[in-house]
Amino acid sequence: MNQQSRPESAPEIETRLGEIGLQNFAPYLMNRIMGRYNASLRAEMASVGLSTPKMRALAVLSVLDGLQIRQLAVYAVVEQSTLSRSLDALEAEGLIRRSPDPADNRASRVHITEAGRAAFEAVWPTMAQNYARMFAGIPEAERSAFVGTLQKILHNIRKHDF
Amino acid sequence: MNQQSRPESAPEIETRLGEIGLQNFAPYLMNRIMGRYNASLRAEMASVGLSTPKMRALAVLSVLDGLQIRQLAVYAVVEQSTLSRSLDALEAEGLIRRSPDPADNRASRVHITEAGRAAFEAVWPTMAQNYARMFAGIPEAERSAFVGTLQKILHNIRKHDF
DNA sequence: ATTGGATATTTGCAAATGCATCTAATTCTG
DNA sequence: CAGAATTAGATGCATTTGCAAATATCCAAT
Repeated sequence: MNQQSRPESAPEIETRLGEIGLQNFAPYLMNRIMGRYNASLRAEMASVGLSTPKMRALAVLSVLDGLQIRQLAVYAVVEQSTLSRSLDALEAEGLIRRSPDPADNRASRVHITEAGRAAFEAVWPTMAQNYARMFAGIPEAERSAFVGTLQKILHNIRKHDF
Repeated sequence: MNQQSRPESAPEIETRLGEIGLQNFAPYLMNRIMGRYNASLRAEMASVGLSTPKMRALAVLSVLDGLQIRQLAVYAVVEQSTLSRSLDALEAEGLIRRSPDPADNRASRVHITEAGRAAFEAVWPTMAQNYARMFAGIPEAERSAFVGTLQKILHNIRKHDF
């Protein structure tokens, strides 16, 4: 009846990873999934000369044009110094353009060019296909519940308010 | 009444990323979340001398001991060549041990040592804390539904049957 | 207006990464 | 059972990465 075997005084339960199990540990599953998804995309994008950071930058810019670099780094999930170099490459290829921020001389705004938009549209079907494969056989209601939870989680852990 | 503006013949709808919206695109949200989660963990683990690959290897081994390296690479979501070098480091630090696979002379089995187990247990609270923060305010039913969907997704896209 | 601390971006550099390759061992096939 | 094809793991090497520092600008408080 008593629990003499637990000499702890802290109120919260100190669960071990082994008790949860890898297959039930959400961060683990998400790393597995995104590891595969990103590796797959990277291999497919490499033939078009797009690295992961370059592809992510284009993807975000195709939706949100004119961001500052530091904002783009957050949205695209790329280290700022890495992004800076990726933007150099994208600019040299004519896929993006940096323009001075009219309100802040330290900053630049990043714009996607027509060529950049075309480049992203050329690779988008591959992304869409990978996406479709992820959710194959998962009903719409479950998908949207899933996305809803993801949004809550992002809200819980994000540092920036976007 | 007619749709003269769409000259397509393919049956499937070619949805654009902009139409879905970044905030509703599950792979994007997962990358954002895991980007933050991993960056946060990496910073916290660096002080103990653990890189992401080393930490992941220990985490998996704490649950599944005696794996082959190539299996561990899949479970830990680390490139095999990267893992090979991480195991060198972990072995030099006495946290893991490689032993010959009795059934296959090409392969090794990787075992976590007592010191390795202790090292992982020392960092686990930090991981658990990050995990708790992710799911703060999300009810248990929603959590388990979420994990259920993750398992389906992993099943859809994994290459190996584990 | 001037000074001191924050912020945006770039860049130097050492370390980490991943691809391709190599060796050794295993399995398959005729 | 020989030889070909595959697999496990390690390693060479060029590239990429991320941290830290540098530069330039902005903002707040005196």
